[in-house]
Amino acid sequence: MNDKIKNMEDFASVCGISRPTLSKYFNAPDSVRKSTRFKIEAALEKFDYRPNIYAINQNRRQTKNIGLVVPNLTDPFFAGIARTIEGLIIDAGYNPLLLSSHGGPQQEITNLESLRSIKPAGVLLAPLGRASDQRRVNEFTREVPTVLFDANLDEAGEALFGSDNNQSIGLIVEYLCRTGEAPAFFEMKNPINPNAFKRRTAYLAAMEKLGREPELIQVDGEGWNFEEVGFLEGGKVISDGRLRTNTLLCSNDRLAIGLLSAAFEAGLRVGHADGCDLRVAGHDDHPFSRYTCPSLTTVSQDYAAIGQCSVDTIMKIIDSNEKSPEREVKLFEGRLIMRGSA
Amino acid sequence: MNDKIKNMEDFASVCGISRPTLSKYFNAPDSVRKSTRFKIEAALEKFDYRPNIYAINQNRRQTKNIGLVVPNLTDPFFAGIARTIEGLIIDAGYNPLLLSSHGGPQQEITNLESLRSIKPAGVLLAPLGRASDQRRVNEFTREVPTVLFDANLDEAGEALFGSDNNQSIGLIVEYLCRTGEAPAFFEMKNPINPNAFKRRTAYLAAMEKLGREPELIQVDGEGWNFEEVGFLEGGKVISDGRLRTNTLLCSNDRLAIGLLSAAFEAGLRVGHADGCDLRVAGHDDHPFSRYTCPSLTTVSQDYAAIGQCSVDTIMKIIDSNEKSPEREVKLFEGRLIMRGSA
DNA sequence: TAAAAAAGTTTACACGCGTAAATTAAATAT
DNA sequence: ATATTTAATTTACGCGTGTAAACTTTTTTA
Repeated sequence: MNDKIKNMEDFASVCGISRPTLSKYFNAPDSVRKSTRFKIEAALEKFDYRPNIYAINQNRRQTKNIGLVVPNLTDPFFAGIARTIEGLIIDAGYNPLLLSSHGGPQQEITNLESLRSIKPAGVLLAPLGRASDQRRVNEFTREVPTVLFDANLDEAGEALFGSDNNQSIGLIVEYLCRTGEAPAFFEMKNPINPNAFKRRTAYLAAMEKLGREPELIQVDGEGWNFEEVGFLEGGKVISDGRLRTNTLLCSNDRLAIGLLSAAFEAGLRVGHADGCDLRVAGHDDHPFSRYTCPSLTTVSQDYAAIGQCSVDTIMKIIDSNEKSPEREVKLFEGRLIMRGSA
Repeated sequence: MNDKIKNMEDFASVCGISRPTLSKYFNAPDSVRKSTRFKIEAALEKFDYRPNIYAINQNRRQTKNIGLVVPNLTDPFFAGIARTIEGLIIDAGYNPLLLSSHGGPQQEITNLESLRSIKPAGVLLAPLGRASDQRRVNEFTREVPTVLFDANLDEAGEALFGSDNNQSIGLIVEYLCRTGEAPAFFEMKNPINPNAFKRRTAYLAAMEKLGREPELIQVDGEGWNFEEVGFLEGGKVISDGRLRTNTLLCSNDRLAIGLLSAAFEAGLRVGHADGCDLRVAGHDDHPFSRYTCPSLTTVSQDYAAIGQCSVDTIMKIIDSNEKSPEREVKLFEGRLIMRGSA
């Protein structure tokens, strides 16, 4: 009991079991007879042996690793969905490897490259979208089974699960029009985040459908500091007095959070109550949008379903060991979250 | 050129170089003659060979992996510091593996266990603190070179780098006392987050030093939903009228964010300007605290320094290949961030 | 209880690399 | 040009596992 157990060979002998059987046990504990399983598990209590993961992965046809790449982990929205998916991957008996692209296409490629050397069984990728290095991402998805989620990338990956921006933006535009003035759409001129263009288009379509005149307010600003952009540029929009409506729909909640802050500093009263100067709505149901002042009316994405579908699909692909004949695309509906701001 | 390159042997032959030399190159490109390096790099352009990471790690005495464990990635504060440290680890030529404990001690142990099978050269751990399974964390740090950051754990790890809560809380207490009424301390009765107790103690000490009567407002609430606790319980505190002062110092910014939201809904004017009903301050300089209404006065932690020190130290330990004789503890000073709320 | 099926054992090879020692070739210094 | 240093090659072994085939033992079924 004193002598160190260095490998499966050693451990096999203290178990009184052969090494190949032990190997079977570690790959599927139920594939060995109950009596031998007990012997092994008893020995595991006494000795702290654990199989060398590098030796395992060198010899397996497939690793049990699944890559999980999100555009930006410092955005609580993505941190939340990443956590959800991590759990689902673990439940499926796989090992999630979480990587953040930090908002940059270069980092996104770096992440995929480093995943490649880990030889993952599959990858779940929430791409940067428009900012992505499309060619190289495509190249990757051709070699490694990949499911996209959150944002699309033309023809990349085996499947895509995301939100139906047409539906969700349509929903909130309809709500805003029904309960007050028609909204202008507040966004960045050159947005870097995924789905931004889809939402713009969805807004235009929704307004047209309702017979309202659309108004795009496209502000300057770079990168992922959405709150800052919302604050600075939103402040300008407010003080310029160039607003033709009292209702603003922001392309995402983080812009709205900044905008609310600017409105507050300008002394504007935001909300749908009598005597308010401005209505502001967002999109995503960001974790903090409940606690803005006033609380933010928004649309929540069904990312429980998005995550579940993504994991189920990558598992199916891994198990069947073949690329699916056609690329599945499924967009989930958003839910209107009515709060104080609009 | 058509035949697949399966291993270093194959690649060596297309390079016109021996395998051991190639191995040397991959471990240190500058350790081979320039002329051969060019030959290798030319071949790398033509063929897409990359060394098998599992075979490498099986044979190296040490991997190039460094574990990075934070208490909760969905908290943007930790997401930010994690990102910073990730970058430093990469700069040092190592491979960061980011894991989140999701606020739970069980997950923290799971993370350490799964790191152990990856045989990391070192680990940077921001422990849950009071909630941690101290015994098992200690056990881990005895076997794997570990540096703690952000929060302490008795005698665990080779070093600790964090914030000097005494200094930072002292700073803001002094500021609040100097510019208005003395603050009460708003916190959770049974806080789960690291450093909470230290801050409570620091508040009491600071008040005593200034000859003021301390007042602890300890509210109910579980888990990491600090905004919710701040909102619900802060709302009660406000409506109960049991406040003896108009100034509240929150144990962290996320509580303050919830509290500000509650104050807003209660119609209270928060800030230091004339005619305000309440002053609210926080701690951490949370990424969103700039955009609260009003913007939040707080204390920022020097986590650039904390991260740099942590990485430098783990590198030193790894290079010297020996545990340091004594446990280094270094606490960095916070900086007062004066904004609108107090 | 005998036959059939299932599980375990033995043996052997493969995986793709690190690494050490002895030898040879190339670059640099004298 | 020779001596010296430096770099590359050859050879050989080891790492800790997966896995296949042939064989033996145990369990289950008839």
